[in-house]
Amino acid sequence: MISKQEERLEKILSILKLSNPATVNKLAQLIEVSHMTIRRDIEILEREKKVEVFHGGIMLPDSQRRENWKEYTLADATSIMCEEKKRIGLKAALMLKNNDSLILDTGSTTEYISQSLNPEYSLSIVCFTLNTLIHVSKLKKSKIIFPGGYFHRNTLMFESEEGISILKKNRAAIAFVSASGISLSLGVTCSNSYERETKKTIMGSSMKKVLVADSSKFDIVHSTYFAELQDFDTVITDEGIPDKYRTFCNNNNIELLTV
Amino acid sequence: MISKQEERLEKILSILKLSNPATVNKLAQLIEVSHMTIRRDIEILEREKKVEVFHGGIMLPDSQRRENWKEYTLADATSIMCEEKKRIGLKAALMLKNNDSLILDTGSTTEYISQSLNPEYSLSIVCFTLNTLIHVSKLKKSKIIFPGGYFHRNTLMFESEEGISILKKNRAAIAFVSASGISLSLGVTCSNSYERETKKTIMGSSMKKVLVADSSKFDIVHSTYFAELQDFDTVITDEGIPDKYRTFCNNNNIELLTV
DNA sequence: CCTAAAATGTTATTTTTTTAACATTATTTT
DNA sequence: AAAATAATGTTAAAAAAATAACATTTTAGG
Repeated sequence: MISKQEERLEKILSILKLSNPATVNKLAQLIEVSHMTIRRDIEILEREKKVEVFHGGIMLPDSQRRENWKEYTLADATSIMCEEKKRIGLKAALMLKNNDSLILDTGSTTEYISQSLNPEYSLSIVCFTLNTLIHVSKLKKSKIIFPGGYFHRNTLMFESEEGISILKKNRAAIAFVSASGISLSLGVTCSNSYERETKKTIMGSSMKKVLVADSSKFDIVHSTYFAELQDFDTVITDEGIPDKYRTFCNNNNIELLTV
Repeated sequence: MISKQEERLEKILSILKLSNPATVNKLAQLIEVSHMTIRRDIEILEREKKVEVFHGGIMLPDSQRRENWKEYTLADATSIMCEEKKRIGLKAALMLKNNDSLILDTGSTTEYISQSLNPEYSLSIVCFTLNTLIHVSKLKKSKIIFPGGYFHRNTLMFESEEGISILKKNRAAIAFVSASGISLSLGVTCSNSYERETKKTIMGSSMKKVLVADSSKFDIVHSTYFAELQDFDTVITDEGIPDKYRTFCNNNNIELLTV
């Protein structure tokens, strides 16, 4: 059971998030209670350090107010293999030429690709995660296709049956596919089962299939299998991969690019 | 040569950076001039949009603190009817209670709704524009459904056949619908034909249909017709609407909320 | 259903801020 | 240096907000 007062306190905070600071009278009008009620509510919020009060109004303290850009990105400068991922992303982006069509998979490496795309090109881009969308949406000359669906907060990915059928309708010259595990014997894997269908679909919709993964993913197996290594035409990774993968790529006609 | 006034303006800004907001009297004391001098300085800073003034003090505007999220937003503090839209958005958000399901249409007004949603609530949110997605994706307790498709840069909207069928599968308690024109004789209209199908669908998928539009949209007609005014249960707008719409809402049992 | 307590609203008073008009002090121009 | 102008200060009145005291409504418990 949530009291009316608690409800008001929430409302006050959400109003403040939108327009900070706010006057007592404005709050009273919006919430449709008397200014005294607001004042008494504010007293509580002030004691809890949720707001700061001054003559003329109240506001959120600095700590509550910061916009958090990090919320929709996986590519964190402090994350592991960050420099390698950046280089891989750039190498991938440089494979493209004007008027190319591409599909971007999930993950932080593909986010670096999306950051490195040439804004002067007219690309046709299919992606389905928020972190890549943020970047590609700024490419004014490119066409964006985003098969939507249900949001998965851990990967920032959207996925649905209908999204899959949009993917099936849109072919691309290149698909950049990520993986969280790569093994010669157990194939290419990812962590979330909901990714499987999407990954298989984009591999079926694209001419050239490029695996982008830093060397920490090699000799690792995760739960969800979605492809064999030889299903890819190209692998972009960093110098740190075991030699057997170099040999394997050579023998299987897979282009191996290390950056 | 730097004038005394310019020096004070700098001082005011640097004081604000340290403690935001500040009262006029505090500034006057610190800078050791009369409160009138500070007031006149503030007038200049306000015209230059360097500070925001309110009864009781001044503060740095949000724009000075917020990161570069402007690229994927339609809600611009300098846009027309901005204050009205904010109030409308807030009023709309306050209609919701915990565990509600809602659909957010395109536009800047709905963006203000998305900004005002209570992060403590577990909502089920359907939206299809990037500007609203940016905000709702931060609501950790809410479920997000984003029917994707082809990106329309002018409205930041995604739209496709498959998106429509996701919309049809997802019902909501409330749909917040925007419009660019509202007329008694010619109905409710929007500017882009690709919006029509989506708007009609969300109106068909929701129990309560709420039209959100500031008063500048009334007595205006745009190219694409998608509903009659009486198709809505509630209209949220500002005080500036013509009286005939008040009468019409009264006679047709439409709840009219002016903020 | 009634009563006591709590919550909210109303009103008048006090305090603070804002505004405006004019006085004073600085600065520039001639 | 005097006059003109601009900048700043002073003061009083107006407006807005805060406070306090009390009235009313709502809620919880018996």
